[in-house]
Amino acid sequence: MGRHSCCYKQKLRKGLWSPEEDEKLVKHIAKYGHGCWSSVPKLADLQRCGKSCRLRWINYLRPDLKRGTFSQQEDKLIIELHAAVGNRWSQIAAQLPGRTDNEIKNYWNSCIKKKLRQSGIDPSTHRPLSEVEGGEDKEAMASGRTSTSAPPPSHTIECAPLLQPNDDANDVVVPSSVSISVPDLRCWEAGSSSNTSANSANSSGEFELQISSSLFDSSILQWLELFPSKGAQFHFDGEPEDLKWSEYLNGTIGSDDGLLGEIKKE
DNA sequence: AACGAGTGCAACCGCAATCCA
DNA sequence: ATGGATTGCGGTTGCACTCGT
Repeated sequence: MGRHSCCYKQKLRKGLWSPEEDEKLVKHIAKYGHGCWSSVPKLADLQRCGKSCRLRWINYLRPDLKRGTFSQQEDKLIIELHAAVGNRWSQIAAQLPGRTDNEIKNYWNSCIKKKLRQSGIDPSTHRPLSEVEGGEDKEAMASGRTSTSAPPPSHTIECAPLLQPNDDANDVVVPSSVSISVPDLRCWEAGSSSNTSANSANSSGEFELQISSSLFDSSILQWLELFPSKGAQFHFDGEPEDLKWSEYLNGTIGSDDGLLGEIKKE
């Protein structure tokens, strides 16, 4: 646990990477792959810890990185995903090809927060500032990582243009709407929403989430996984279908027996 | 030109999760 | 089952740059 042991070793460089170091790392990974990160510095002749090498590769040197400014489409998607999952930057980055969690986190903190505030929206809760003024520490509430008991403040999403059905699922009959009732989530806020797909707590305290069909690809399952409940009920076009996350997330995703398969049977 | 405040970004830190002997 | 090693993640820091005075 804790800090990687290699970081205690002497003579390890810290701070900005030099072009020479970058070149060594790129050449090494191009030739051998990263394999075990802890062995990379030694094999690549770098005075860095493996953790530092990994970070440098993931956030800066990876060839598939899309650098440059974020598009409006990306902005919108980041905001929507943040509303759904909170500060789970890696989850958000997974939906934005070529972007890293670090990049999105920095962009959120430096630009999007400001934009939302200027638009009168609280960036933590995604609700009008007038509604949240004088409330508790919204920043802390938005922290998804350390607060499994304090889920994201809003869970409403709308159609995200980047999330299209997979090509290999073209023959799938997708229901026009899917809602999910998740038990034991009374602590989750079920407030009103300005978005099109509202979520609300029903009389039994279950949490219902409406998902637009345009979001219905395998990527949606990644954030469905975020729900802590072990059991939930799906409603395809209003018809109930009992399923458990665990059944889904243990190999049935994308298979004919999985969710898409279930839908296909309709 | 000099200085300080503000800003953006790369990198570090510390923790939790996971792997594996 | 256990504990050390390793990976992954989100929060935070520090530095370089820009801009206004």
